Amino acid sequence: MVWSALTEGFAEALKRAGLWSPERLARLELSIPRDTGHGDWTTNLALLLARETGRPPRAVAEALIAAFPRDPAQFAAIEVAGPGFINLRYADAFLSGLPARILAAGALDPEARRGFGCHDHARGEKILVEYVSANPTGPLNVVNARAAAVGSALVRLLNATGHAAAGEYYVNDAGTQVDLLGESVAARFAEHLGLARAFPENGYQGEYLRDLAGELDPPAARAALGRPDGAAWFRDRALERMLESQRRDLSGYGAEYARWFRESELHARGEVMRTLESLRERGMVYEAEGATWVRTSSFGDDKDRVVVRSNGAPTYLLPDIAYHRDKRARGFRYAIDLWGPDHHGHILPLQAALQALGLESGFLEVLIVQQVNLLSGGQPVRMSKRAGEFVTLGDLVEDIGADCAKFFFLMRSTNAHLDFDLDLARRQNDENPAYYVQYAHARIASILRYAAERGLEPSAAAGAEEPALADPAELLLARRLAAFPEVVRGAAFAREPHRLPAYLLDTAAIFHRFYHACRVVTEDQALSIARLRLAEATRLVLHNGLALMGVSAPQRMERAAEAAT
RNA sequence: GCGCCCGUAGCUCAAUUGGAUAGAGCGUUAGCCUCCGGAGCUAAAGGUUACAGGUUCGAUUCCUGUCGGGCGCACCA
Repeated sequence: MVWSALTEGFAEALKRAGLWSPERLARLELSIPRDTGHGDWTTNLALLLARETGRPPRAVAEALIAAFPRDPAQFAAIEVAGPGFINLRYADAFLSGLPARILAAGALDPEARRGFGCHDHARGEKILVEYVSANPTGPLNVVNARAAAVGSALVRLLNATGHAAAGEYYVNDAGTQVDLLGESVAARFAEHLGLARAFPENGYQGEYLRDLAGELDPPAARAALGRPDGAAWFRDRALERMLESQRRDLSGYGAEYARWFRESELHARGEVMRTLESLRERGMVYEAEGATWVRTSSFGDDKDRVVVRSNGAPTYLLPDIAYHRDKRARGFRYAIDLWGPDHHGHILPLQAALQALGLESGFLEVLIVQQVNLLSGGQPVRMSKRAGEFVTLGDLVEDIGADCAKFFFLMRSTNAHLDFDLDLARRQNDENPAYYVQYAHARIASILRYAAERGLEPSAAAGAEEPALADPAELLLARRLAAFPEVVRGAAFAREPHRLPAYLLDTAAIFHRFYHACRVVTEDQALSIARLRLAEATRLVLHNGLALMGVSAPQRMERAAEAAT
């Protein structure tokens, strides 16, 4: 395919130059130079290889260029520059034909790996993305909302680049947390009846449990209250209801999961103990101070970790190891976990334990989804109507809408703290970046409607009488569109979805400039159709990028200028 | 005390596994609609990348130290 020609081209060039290895191709980094004088694409590949091979960088660059299967119709120039950069410049004729090719590739469907922006380089490699995985003890909060936006975008990005990626939610339904949940609900139900029952120490205080207790079947709940093991009844009911509500929130937010994996299942199948045995067989556990320890310090951890306490109960670590062992056993080549900021201390122990178990050292990648500070009027926002103690995902969606929330979360790199300006997000008629991109899409749709009323349609194939793109604004826009597949590839490879909104904001800005510089629908029919096709290709790229983010691409947007105060 | 994340324009953040002259948005200032959506465009101003060293062709990026902010440091999850 034409748009993957760059990557394919360098793969071929490496082979012909006798420098081939898959690792080297993976390190290929194509970037758009800041200075347009340096061309449309640049890569430092020769500089990287020079260090490895001990050859002069410019000589490596010359060798790669000589070996590059160059199509003169695509690239007008491929040159060495500076210390050894390879700069490539598109031929204008290639850019003129680009919109038609984009339209032919069509709308993006990550699952089917179809549409402009998709690749199949990963050849169906299986990756599991586990995200959110909040304890089923309360409503989802804003960090969960951020993780949901990032996780679901990653799944789409990975699928679009040829992986077989699946989203998964790990349900912690087996620990002391859910027992405490059961006790808390039982106490709330007793309170509801006016009965005395001690509220558990460290129990869950949120208002939502009062609501939940009020919805239980009174006779059954009353009976359970009288039984010594009654808390288990409340636990199971509460668990299902919390899960149902989390599922509803996430589904409405566009975060779909291939599977909800229950920790209790691991215990029931005996996987937890089997994992311990497996570690023992490998000589990776030992007894000390009455407890059982795993030798994580042999794999980079700063100390060994307890997996079975002196009272015989496993720590959280053991089921976690068993869970990731199960992921590998299911055939996933990589596991990407999105964790909250308070769990970063667990990365090393778990990765080390998995190596102790014999898994590949790079199997588990953990991305920390950093803290979110909601700001309104310059002040931190904390209160929630429903939960009484924190802002929930539902509150946020109700306030600013799912599209806007996802766009804001995806704009920032995942592991950086985020100050979320609610005032800016609430503005629907001002300089809200989420609307800027959607507006560009709606504006193009409007232009196409206007043209259609005059009998003008951007046919997929260019007519012979149509002029080539010539205006600088047209060529700049076409160059930008050509970059999209590479942006998708880079964002997936680096696990950095925030490159998508950055690209889309830039593309929208360039489109707006084109719009002001070049009138699309004019008396000149051939020119109008050429520009309509460029506009439609832009619309498709915006649509595909937004689709990867899980954000809608509206055909129309309400004029909201009147709503301004 | 130890570990991890962060420190970039007045504010919020980019800068593609080390790349060429550090960029956007907001805010500020000055302009642009008889014309395809003004939720738009053009321009100006704004920087010793917290600080001090080091590594190299090249450092916002990597290493060491200092300062500041956040989060962890359990036989809790």
